[in-house]
Amino acid sequence: MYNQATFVNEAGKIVIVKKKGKRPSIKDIASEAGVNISTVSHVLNKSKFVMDVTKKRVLDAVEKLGYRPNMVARSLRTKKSRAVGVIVPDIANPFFAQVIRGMEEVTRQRKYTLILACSFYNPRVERDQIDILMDHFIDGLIFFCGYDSPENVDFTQKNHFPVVVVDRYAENIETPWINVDNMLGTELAVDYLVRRGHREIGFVTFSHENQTTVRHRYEGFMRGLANNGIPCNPEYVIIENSGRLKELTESLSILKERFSSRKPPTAFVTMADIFAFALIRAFKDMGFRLPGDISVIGFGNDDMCDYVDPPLTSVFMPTDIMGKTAMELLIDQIEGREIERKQILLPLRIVERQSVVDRR
Amino acid sequence: MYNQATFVNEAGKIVIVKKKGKRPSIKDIASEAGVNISTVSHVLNKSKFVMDVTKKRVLDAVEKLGYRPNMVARSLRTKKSRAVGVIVPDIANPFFAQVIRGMEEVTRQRKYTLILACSFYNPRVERDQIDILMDHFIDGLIFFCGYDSPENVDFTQKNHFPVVVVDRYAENIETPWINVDNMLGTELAVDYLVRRGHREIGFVTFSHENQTTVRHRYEGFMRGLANNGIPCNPEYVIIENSGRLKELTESLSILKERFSSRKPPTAFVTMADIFAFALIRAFKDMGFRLPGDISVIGFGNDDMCDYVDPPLTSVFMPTDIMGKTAMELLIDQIEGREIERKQILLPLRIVERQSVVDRR
DNA sequence: ATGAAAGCGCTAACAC
DNA sequence: GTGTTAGCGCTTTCAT
Repeated sequence: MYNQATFVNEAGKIVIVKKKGKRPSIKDIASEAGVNISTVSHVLNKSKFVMDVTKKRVLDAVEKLGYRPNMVARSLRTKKSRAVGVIVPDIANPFFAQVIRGMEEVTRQRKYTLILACSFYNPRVERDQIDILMDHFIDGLIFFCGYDSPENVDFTQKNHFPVVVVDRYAENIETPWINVDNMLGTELAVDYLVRRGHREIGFVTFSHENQTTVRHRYEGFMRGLANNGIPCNPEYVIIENSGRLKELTESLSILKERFSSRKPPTAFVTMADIFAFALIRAFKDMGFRLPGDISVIGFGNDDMCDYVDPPLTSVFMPTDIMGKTAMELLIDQIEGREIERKQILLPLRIVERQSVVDRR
Repeated sequence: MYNQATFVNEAGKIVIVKKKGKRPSIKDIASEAGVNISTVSHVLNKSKFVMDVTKKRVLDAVEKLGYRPNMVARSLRTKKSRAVGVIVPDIANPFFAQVIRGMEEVTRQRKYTLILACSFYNPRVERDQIDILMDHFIDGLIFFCGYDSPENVDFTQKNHFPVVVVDRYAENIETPWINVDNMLGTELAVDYLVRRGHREIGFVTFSHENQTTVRHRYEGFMRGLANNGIPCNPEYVIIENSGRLKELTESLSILKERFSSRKPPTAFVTMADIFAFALIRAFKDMGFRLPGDISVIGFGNDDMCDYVDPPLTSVFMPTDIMGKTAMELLIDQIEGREIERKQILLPLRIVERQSVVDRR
């Protein structure tokens, strides 16, 4: 621990105050202020009425010694830590990172601490990380689920431990979750393409065996086709098996192989923007012209959509709202506040750029 | 806290063991095993020799009750938490996110917990976040510095508190840091362009008043020019003032304004890939053809380099190594291991794609 | 080789 | 309105 206190004074400058050899404890404040430690505690926690004069003496001592309550001791006593855990499959995935930024903002505002853990898309690792987080007395937990693994969510839920699930629908109706309407997203995308005259529509996606998000986007695509009376041509569906974003060698080669001789559809929907980026690259390499020959619509509305060629029309995901709302939901639960809606499905909308043109 | 223990049994299945109403403590283990709590402690920490039979009894009890030591109580006693803090300006910046992924991997391997805090590019916020982290008894701290703020680094350092600085050179020679050789990066880029016949070379960057990284890349650019006997043309230097990645409206408009009538240089170096992406967009909008009319070289080797048009030649940054090494360095310090090198400057290299062509 | 007990810094129930 | 004190779960010194 650090054995000094720091302040930012009125001039905005950081002042370091060396005090004895150690960080001051509640005892030091008590003797400095000439009161009992319980009085100090009550002043700090506003847990009992304390006379103004006494209160001032305590507060002055706090400032003088640069006292900050020891959260570890407090946690041990109260079984609360003002820390929340967030488990995410991969922090380097920009989608996750953006949602986490939203969360971080809320934890800061509400004076909590965010403990991050990565599952690396592995339920066993996730399990271990939960235990480690629990060891630190986190007050609540947010799951991002890269795959279906209800056990890990359920076990915490069953104990009335505050949990919020993000980016996946929890089957347990009691578990609060927040998600975007993935099915709607791809459905809208298909509708959009159909309105532009397209009827031969392809889809590029991950293998969706155990990822709810992927599966829903696939189902939305199929529903979009059905809504518009278009049969699905399996040759137009490209499935990448790697399961990891940005390892797209497979879909690139499948695309090139399949459509080097065969005629491609006039438009594609993709599971994620990155697939659309890769698709654009692949078809350009094959000598197609985009968007003239082939229209594409992405999913995620990544910042890069503006910078690829053609600029990518994409389904916008409100990552910031997702993160903030998830964290508010969690902290409200922790603090025992009434929550109006526990399951939140955020709507999606299409951001138009230039990658889709009317079918000629 | 959760009032049950969980295991993953030999079949890989998760088993939930309900135990009384609460998480078992060391006392429960002691009475279950018929020994004293101190013996349990010694078995768990290997802090004293304990007879094999006794040890087995303890370990059996631990498994039976699903005991996990309470890290909070342990922290209170030992002043160690096996938790490390990481402060980063913005988690949604892919560079930071990638480095953090490397760190996370090491914390997991070495059984530490990573507590994340964002400074949102604000030294005051950073200061607050440090205090919050310290309140939780973190054993060490990693700073990513989005700006120059030596006070915050120094105050921890002066207390012999384990610190590692990433992405910035600490002026204090005692502070361990790890960074890429930013100056070398832009220098290499200029050399590369010169070798391809270019002598009119532009630079797109952030304002670099108080960001070491930005400044170094700028200096590297200038040095590259000087090395090759090329005078710097200030009209070829574009400075974005926003200070935030991905808010590039300013540089886009400056570029368009400045080179709509005036002849642009034949090649550009950029401070970050995103500037190169924006630059490509801007010049294409103006009717230039790339890379024919203008060559560009980026910095960062973002995944997107493959998907823009032309694919972007860029300076590769070893983010993974950076993160892992930083965390190893920190934990080695925490655990009092001998560290051979405390200041590490990682070399950089250029990844060639198609955005640079020989000057015609 | 194992047990007993103090104490880390704090909160909260109870005493005055 | 303020003080006294037990105890959260653990490590560690000192006894035995």
